[in-house]
Amino acid sequence: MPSGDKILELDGANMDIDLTSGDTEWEPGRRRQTMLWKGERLGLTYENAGTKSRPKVRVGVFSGKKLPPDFIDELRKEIVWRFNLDMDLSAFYKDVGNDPILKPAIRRFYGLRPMSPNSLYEYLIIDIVLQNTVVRRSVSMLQSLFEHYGTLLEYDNKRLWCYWEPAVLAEAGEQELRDLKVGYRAKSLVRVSESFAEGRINEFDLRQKSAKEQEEALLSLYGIGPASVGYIMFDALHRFDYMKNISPWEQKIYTHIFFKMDHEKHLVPVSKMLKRFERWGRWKGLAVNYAWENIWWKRRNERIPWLEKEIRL
DNA sequence: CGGCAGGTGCGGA
DNA sequence: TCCGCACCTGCC
Repeated sequence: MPSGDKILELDGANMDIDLTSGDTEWEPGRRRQTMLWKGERLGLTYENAGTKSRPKVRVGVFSGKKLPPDFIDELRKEIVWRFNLDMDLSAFYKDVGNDPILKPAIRRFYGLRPMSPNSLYEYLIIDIVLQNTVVRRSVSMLQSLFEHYGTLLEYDNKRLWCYWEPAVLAEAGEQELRDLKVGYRAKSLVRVSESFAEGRINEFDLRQKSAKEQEEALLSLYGIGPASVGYIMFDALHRFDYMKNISPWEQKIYTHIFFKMDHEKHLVPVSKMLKRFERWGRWKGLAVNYAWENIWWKRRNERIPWLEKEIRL
């Protein structure tokens, strides 16, 4: 099938921060991704099995044991949620699709939707290792956690790590984690894991709550602040109108993308940015995301000097 | 070597 | 509410 006919590239991770670590691997037309679901460690493969007009994803499930039909059915529903496959983007395209900034991005990323292949707990772990460091070290920290607490699965001729249950990190304790060079993040990792292990936060309950309640619950977790909440609200809870925090490095990039200015000459204030984004109303988070992905995609083919300076790997 | 990084909690104004 | 500051570690 010609690649131009695909609606889903299935390259999962964002173009910018690719925290590709032990649990997933991509090759053209095929993504492998492990999943810890209802206590089972699964090896999944995702393949494009449709067309632009009739999109379809085929998922292969590898497991050490025979899985009953109702397990598979629940798994299917979970995958549909995580990848946000039921989302209807037509209203978004109709409402803001003629915006000159968004038009080329929508053409390029037609069908793209906020999603996360991970559970909420796993996403929080990723957020914590991303904090206040460079991507290289985040990857190294996550890899180290996999090697000490994860399970190595072999399926489909590959070996990939699978996440651990929250209780495992909760019981590991702060010092043991510090020894893995995660630094002061050890405390956050333990405390967030405890919150899940003790049932004080539950992903499935949280999905049913209002955006405000979700935000409060997430912020109450130790080590989770406005930046992490922003990513989770968007990717994991599919609140694509949530847009509160703009970090300094995002502010620099937005200054170029949305205001066509050099941030070194004039850094546009966050308040002004938020006001500008209001033009996209309930679509603002999604609109910003499309433009964001677009600039990273462009970087693959052409040099963007102002952007290069902002990248730390 | 010091400085600093795709943040956050904390204490004090 | 809004600041300034400390914080593991590793790389520049």
